[in-house]
Amino acid sequence: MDSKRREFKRTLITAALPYANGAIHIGHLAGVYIPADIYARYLRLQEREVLYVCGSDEHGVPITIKAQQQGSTPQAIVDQYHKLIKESFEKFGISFDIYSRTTSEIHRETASDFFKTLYDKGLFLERESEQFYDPKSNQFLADRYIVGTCPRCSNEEAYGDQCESCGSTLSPNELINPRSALSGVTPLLKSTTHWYLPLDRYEKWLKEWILEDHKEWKSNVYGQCKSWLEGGLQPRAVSRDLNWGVPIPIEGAEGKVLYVWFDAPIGYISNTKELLPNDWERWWKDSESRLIHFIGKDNIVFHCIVFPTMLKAYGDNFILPDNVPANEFLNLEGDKISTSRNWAVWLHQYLEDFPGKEDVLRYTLCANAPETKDNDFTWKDFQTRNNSELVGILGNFVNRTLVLTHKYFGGVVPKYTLSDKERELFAQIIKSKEKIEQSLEHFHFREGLKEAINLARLGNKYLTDTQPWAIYKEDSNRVGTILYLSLQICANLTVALDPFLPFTTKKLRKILNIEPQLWSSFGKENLLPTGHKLLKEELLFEKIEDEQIEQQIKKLDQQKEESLSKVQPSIPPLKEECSYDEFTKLDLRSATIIEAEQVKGSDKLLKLTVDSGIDVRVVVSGIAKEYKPEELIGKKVILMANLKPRKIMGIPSNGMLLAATESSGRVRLIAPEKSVENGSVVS
RNA sequence: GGCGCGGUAGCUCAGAUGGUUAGAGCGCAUGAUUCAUAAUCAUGAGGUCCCGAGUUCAAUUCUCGGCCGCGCUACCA
Repeated sequence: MDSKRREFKRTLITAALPYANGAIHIGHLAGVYIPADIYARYLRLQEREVLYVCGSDEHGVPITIKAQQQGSTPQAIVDQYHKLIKESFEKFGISFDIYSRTTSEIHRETASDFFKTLYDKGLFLERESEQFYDPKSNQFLADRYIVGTCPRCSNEEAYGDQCESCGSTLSPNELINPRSALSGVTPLLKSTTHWYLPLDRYEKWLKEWILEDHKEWKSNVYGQCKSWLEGGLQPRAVSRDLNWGVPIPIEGAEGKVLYVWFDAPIGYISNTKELLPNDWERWWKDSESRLIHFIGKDNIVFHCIVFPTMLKAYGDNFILPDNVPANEFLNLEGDKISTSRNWAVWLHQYLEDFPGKEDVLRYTLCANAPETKDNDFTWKDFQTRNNSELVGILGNFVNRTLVLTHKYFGGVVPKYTLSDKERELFAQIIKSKEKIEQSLEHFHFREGLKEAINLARLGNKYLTDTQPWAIYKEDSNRVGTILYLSLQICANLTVALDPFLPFTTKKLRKILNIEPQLWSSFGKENLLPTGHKLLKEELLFEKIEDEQIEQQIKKLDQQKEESLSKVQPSIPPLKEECSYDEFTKLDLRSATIIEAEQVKGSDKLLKLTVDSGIDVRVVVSGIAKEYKPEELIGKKVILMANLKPRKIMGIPSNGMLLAATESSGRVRLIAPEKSVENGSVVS
């Protein structure tokens, strides 16, 4: 693999574009931005040509919804979050070469050109479909913009894609009494034209490119791609009816914009372009450039299948990703990180709560990064890693070396004579360097960090073994050698840790009074020559006390409670008044279930045969999670008998069983209190 | 339901193209030490490598089936 890697002259690193409707939390950092940053810093130290590109993803429906909810505009929302995200990344030392945004003019041009080129090549499919349209505000409605009554739990505020009350995934045409979230009027079905990227036509090529040529990709990434490719790809719409985004650049496409999944990855290109207007093509179109996408596991399909297909379709020598080291997810205190439940540690808040401790979080998140499986972040672990590893191992080693040097040699690097023990130690430093390189080249960042910290462990052991404080009176020359060597370890640490803990290495370099070193200096015996003057020692890290940790945990609980109390009113409000005549339209009958079986290929559906007194009929009901088929047989229920029949999963369903749904989504069938004969009218 | 990834010491995680005693850090116990932010160093205890079957001289590792966690995806009057 190394021989392959040497063919590349430069590396273009991208980190997933954060969506500009929220802040950055520790899950984003551990999964994407920290690993990518370590990689970028490492390559720069090696003087390899590298670019680290990112920016805010600012289009799409959720942003327009957020704007509407807050009585604001999409532009104001993205301006606000772009600023917040960009600033917190900067303060945290994420070393992007550029952090731009998809609302930039250059992005609009680039994305527009991308669409136009594929369009002119005749690569898109054009399809017409029926979608909800708001006649009053004159626009098509995204699923999220349609509100109505949830068919499952009767929540009147369910969205067209999901009911937040019972959690069901919906499609807009399932909603009872759909209405436009914009104007409140009932939307009409109207036909509209969209363009589709025919992924299916690229299937054969993708299979070869990924399944044959990229067997070295991480197992989670490779497996996910394989799953998609073997399941068969479908054409995917690249346009949407929306007024926020990059307009479709052809005639007759007014009111249509690029679908955000098509738009966003082009941001990698346009941001490179913005940074290097005359030179960007070298990074994207030269076979000697290497493209690496850092993402989370939810993004695998877009970066491994969809975006590469776009690049391939565009042609013009665009390179494809050489690797996509996707990480798994980070949990927080045993629970999934969730923006809507506000269960998260937000970067901008951390920076306020722990000033000067950027590296403590960088360290903890890297040491516990979800590289192979979901991991858990706990504040207790954060405290322990800080106190026992950063303070106890690393900070302490540097401190004891400096204190001793000041005590015995006035803060000047002493003379030395190397014995076998010291030579052995240097050999170990070289070995450690090689291990770190191996780890980082293969995206094993936690292993690399551990190896770097092991250098400090090595130093601590050396000091304890040789005990300079005990032998100074008898043999000050020997003590000089010991401290010379310990100081060289400190200096080597400034290089080894530089990709991981940039704030700390800067501070350490200041104390050691040296300039930043390149990776090639790592392993040298004389980074600090005899006679070099050191500054006074200064603690690299301080202990984190229990109170601070308790405070953070308390803060989390408060956040959670606050967001819960906002969601609380899940008892659906009273519906509008209904006349007796309207009610009597419903033909409700008592009935008995005589047969029940699970619908094949469905989790939630039961196929029930009921005796309604009038006839025996089949009803499909979404209660399989609550009831087992055998316990239902013989049960008395209430049937809505004159409901228009409908096919569900291919099975005709004639009517509906009445059931009550709790706010948790739990369903209970309604039954007569005492046995009644089938067919009795319910009113 | 389909597909994918994972399930290894009290905790957080490495690892093994199948082969003597399965690893690290933290935590715990014992000892050494005092230069250092009561930090450090050494030693030790602690494991049916999720469960079951199969292949094999040999399985924690391979195959199949199951259970659990997570993700993608379908359906859900």
